[in-house]
Amino acid sequence: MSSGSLQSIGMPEIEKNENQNRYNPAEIEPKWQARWDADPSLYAAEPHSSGKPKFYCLEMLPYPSGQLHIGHVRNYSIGDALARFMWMRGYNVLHPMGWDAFGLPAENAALKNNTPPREWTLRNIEQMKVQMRRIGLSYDWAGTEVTTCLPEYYRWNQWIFLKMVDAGLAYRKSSKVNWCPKCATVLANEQVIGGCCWRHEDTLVEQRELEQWFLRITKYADELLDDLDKLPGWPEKVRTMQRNWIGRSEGTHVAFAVAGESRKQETGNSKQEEQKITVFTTRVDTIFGATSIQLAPEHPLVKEWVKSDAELQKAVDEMIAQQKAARETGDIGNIEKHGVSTGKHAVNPFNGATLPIWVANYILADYGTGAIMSVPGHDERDFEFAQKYGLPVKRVIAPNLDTEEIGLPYTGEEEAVLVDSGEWTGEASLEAQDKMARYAEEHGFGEKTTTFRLKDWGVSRQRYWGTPIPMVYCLNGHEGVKPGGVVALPESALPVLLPEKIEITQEGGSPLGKVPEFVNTTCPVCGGPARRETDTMDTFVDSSWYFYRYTDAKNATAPFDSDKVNYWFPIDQYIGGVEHAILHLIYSRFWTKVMRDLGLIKNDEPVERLFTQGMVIKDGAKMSKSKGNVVSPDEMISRFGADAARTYALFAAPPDRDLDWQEDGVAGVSRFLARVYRLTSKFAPVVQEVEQTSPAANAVRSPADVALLRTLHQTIAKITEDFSGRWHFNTCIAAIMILVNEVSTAEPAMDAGEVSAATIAEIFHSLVLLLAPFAPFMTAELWEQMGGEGALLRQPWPEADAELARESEIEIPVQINGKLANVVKVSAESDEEAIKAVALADEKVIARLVGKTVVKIIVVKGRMVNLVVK
RNA sequence: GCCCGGAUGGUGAAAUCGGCAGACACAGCGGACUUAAAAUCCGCAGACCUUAACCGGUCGUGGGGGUUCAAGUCCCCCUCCGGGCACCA
Repeated sequence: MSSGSLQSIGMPEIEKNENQNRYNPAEIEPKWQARWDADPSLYAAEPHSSGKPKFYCLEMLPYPSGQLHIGHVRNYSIGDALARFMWMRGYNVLHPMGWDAFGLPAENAALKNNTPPREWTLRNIEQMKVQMRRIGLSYDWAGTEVTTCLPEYYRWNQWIFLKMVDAGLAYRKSSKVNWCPKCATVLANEQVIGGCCWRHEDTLVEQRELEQWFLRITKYADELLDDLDKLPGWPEKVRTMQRNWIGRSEGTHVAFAVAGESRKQETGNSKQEEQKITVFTTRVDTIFGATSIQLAPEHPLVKEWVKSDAELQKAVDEMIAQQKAARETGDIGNIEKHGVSTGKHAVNPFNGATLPIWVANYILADYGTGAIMSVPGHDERDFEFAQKYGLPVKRVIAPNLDTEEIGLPYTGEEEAVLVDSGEWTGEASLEAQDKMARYAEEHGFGEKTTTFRLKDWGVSRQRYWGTPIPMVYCLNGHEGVKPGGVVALPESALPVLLPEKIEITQEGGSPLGKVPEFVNTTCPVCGGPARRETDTMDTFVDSSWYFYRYTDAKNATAPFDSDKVNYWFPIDQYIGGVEHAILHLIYSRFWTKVMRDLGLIKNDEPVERLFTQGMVIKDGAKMSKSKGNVVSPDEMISRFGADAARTYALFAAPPDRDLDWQEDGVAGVSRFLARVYRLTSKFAPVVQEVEQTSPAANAVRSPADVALLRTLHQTIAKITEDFSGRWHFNTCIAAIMILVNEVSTAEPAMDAGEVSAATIAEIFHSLVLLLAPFAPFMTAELWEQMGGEGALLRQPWPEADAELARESEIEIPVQINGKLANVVKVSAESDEEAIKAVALADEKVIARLVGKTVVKIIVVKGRMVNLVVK
């Protein structure tokens, strides 16, 4: 019995404490929530001069729908656990939160309830903030909160937009754009998912020709692609999706002259010029195999030719109509290839061959040049088309020169050579691509080129509830600006405020256009009458840089202070759903590069490490109102407490996997927390006593002490390691459960004084700290009960003592021919010989070896023994 | 069609480096406590065979093959489920 036993420090106190041991989250949680709310410095980041290493922990900001979703609870529980852990590890942590507060739902709500969008949104924010506080999330509200629909924020959208206009990165053009009839606005390409609106998964997007503002994201296409290699902390999946989205394709432009056609240049120059069709190909090495030219139905030349060819006009119109129909039934891409001959011909500049020109429905107008050379021998699609229309199929590539026959189409290129290709015959395919492109360049009919799938980002939205675009149209015009021409507002005119009084209707056209006080203004250059731009910005603009604003949320004279951004960036850990892999996450990367080139920041990339958590599902299906399987966080909290809901969200599955929400599971976690609470609360006076008297450190430890401390330190080591890499919080919590089960089993021994007070104190002290990132309310309460001072997240994280964690004796499985024969106990230090000896001396093993010959013995130190016998 | 995940007890899952498959929970079953129930505590629990019971045995990580003393883990082929892209020249 060691000197610091329970008796010696007073059992009566423990008895007295029993009635406090019942876990009651409904009492504890509001108590601590109120205390935390009263202390804005609790979660505040420290100044850069603190000397601590920084850690920027960020979760994706929510849209303020008014209701926190269980998926948010999961997302924020992950980030919160990490932030708290990092605080306890001594980091200066920035853990901000804000609101992605512009967007259509506010307008819809306005229509439905006759509530102004601003009022509706701000009320929702208050509601959700209450919910977030109830969950105990450690956000620095006072220091960081950003609400994107307030002019204090969106004026900087306008400010950056003006800088982009100056830099030629924002421009206005007329083009075909995606139109969602439900949103009654244009969408960017990234916001069209499978032909439907990202917000309305069952609403097909239409094509409309409109004049819109675009951001020149394509200028950064190469960098956005190449820098993906510099993001090892991002999931491979997200990087792959971005790579595919950017879709860089190296190829060649080749100009084919249209045979027998010539026209006068529109400039009035009398010089005759041939009509040309420029095609884009990645396989210029196959050009001797081209047997036709295929144009998209929307190709400019087709538009010209149909004017004098009624039959062609009809065929092309049908084609366009059919494409539209196919898009609407969702099987664009599967429609049968068909085409129509234009009756015209083009000349292959490499060999002078005359090729018929067709219009085909499988040629996309907005990719490449909208025209291709058709090589049926070496392209699946061209082959299919040629078969249907009896166009010749020519073989110009083969695995080697001697190949007699080869199935066509043959699309290999890495180990292929050219045949029947004039002077290039015999060249390796890849080399020929290079040489032939150079040949085309030298002879002025082609060039190497790179095509991207990525298109410029259309940011105009024909909606009210968004950032006004800070541009006007000067009605009379002035020097350098035509009447109605566009003029950028000066910085001093910012912010362009959204008018508050507005009638929202569902009719077409931008709602702002119906507010004369907003629309009518004066030209900042000539002072004449002007109209304001009435479209607003895509809400993805807001979320493209909000995390920079967090570092300096109240700055009234600049979007942020560059020093602050340079200190905090890049974001050390960003956590959110994978659904933003190519929306928010690509726009954010683009915005970062723009701001860097504007000299506002220094970093090339916003996010060092990205984590995409899995979905929360219920009964095997994604939660949705229509399925009636939606779990309400409020209900969970009122039934089990926030600590149980949070801990369950992390316990039920590793965070990257989908999580099946089971209420019985939450109840189970709640029981576990109650057990922890009862035990810890009961022994809290012991902890307090020990920590006040600080007894001799080198007290003698009983076997019970040693066993408990061993488990404790193994648990500390496991959790500490998991937090820094794997993030399998489910096994962390399981490890704490194992510890608690063992402590619980030892309770009679602790009561009987067989465990030293010092050990009891260490165990419960550490247990509370280990659980603090997961269950902040309960651990705060217990910390107080054991006389702890200050916030738990300012306490140092427990250190694992390898010496205490070490097992003295380990169990080694002994296999015979790979099958388990018995388990033997050996000292942890035993070498291979010693383990072998113990294994061979084991009775069960001996019994099984009767009549057999041991041919080989494999011993893996500390792990197992395998006897190979005959 | 292409690219990425995934498939382990009744359920969620664990096994981090090729070394005891199923940790930790949930649900279930049995018991203690209780007048009773709830709560709590203790115990059982992959399937099958054998046995009165113990003991013992066989099979087992979606399916089939392979490498290895040893495979949930590595290699090849296939099935199913989820996600992304999809006529991108």
